Amino acid sequence: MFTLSEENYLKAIYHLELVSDKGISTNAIAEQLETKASSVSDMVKKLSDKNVLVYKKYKGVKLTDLGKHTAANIVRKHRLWEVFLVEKLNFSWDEVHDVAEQLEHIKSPKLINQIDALLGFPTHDPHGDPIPDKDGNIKIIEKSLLSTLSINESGICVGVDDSSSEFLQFLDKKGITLGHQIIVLEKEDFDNSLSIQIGDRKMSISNKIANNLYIRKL
Amino acid sequence: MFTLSEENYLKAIYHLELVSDKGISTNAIAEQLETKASSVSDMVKKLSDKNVLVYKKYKGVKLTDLGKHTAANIVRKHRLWEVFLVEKLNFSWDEVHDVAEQLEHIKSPKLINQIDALLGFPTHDPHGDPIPDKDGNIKIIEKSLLSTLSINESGICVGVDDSSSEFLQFLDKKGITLGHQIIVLEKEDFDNSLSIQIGDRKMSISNKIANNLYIRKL
DNA sequence: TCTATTTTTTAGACTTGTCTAAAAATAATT
DNA sequence: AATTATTTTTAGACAAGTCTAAAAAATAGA
Repeated sequence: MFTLSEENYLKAIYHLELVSDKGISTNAIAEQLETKASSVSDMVKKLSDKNVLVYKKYKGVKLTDLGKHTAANIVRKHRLWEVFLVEKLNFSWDEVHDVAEQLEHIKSPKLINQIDALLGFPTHDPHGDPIPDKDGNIKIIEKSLLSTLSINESGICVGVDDSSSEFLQFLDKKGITLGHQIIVLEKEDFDNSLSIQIGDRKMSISNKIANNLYIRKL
Repeated sequence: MFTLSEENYLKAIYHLELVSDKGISTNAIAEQLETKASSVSDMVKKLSDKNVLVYKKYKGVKLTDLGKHTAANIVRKHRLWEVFLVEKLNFSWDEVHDVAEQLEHIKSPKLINQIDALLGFPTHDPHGDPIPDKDGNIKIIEKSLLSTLSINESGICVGVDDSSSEFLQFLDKKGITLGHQIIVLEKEDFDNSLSIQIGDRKMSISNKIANNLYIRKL
């Protein structure tokens, strides 16, 4: 069994490995967890003793299969709880993260399996992120940042990169929702802003927004 | 805000105050929490500093209004989660305690209010214990131990004293469920066992059982 | 290659919550 | 009332997790 702190380290390293594939550095972990490198050094030794990661001094860490499995399970719980909060308890997608951050540490296999069933075995959370299955596997769908589409290309809005409440609330205000189709009408060289059509509405969005919206191309 | 440990102390003291009404002794708290009196002494000082209880050395403790309110809120969360687990996730009443023990510490007023609404604002948990309202008030219903009923008295089964899974599973096996009407047919002087009628079934139950079942007399 | 910079680790300290053992206060008994 | 027994508190220690400051290793630059 793992402590709350250990679980948070595992989750952080898991997320870092999804992007970087080589050994995860002490500093990277410290930054992710908003803690100090010295604390990371200490914790990484403990986790190594528990066989969830391999640690060689000055060489960064790598999760073992056990570590990946454990971390994926925490992520699974986090995302299932997010779906639950939105679908069953009328939370909006910008309110769920902090609560899910607490709920993901609840230890009860039956609980999470029943939540999963109650929700009809969802595959993605409210932000479009995939939910690992019981074995820790995730189905990766091919997605591109909206900013990478060319003129006249279109796709379905499937996720966000930044899931801060500010950004999510901004999308709500603009009426941009996961599942909507988006067509790129024009790209402005000057500031890299885009003209897009979403449903029957046309609007202009900044490059910053386009860099944080994931699209599945059609 | 309170730590997990502080919340557990508050809950324990709250429960003890419901039975004893005078200052709660260090030893009583230690026993309730399965810890040592010295640990209780330490913690009680911290809680006193946080104004949730009044502590005078060697004189035991008493919750302040803030303390009662805080504790009642934890109990409220515990019991609402129990109802949720039974009503929405097909847990049986002997499985809910340990999970609720974790869930009660989740900090999100919106979460618990939505759970409350989803459940239709229940007033009692699956074991018949009352759920405190948002202000910490509980509606006490008049209940008696089955063992105190006389022959030919009857009542509705409304709660259990011992809510260990062994006892609850025993009741399941016997088909004794909250809400059922029970009539006392006979009392055996020899071993204090009872003959009862529950629905159209007659059965004999031991004194130990009768001492753990609460009845609202009719 | 040799210094300078950055990264990582170690050493020592602090907090929270716990424990054991001993001291102090209270309660019980003769 | 004096002594014994019990309860409670204090003192000191320990583990987990964190921090700062200093040392060691790795990396980068000249």
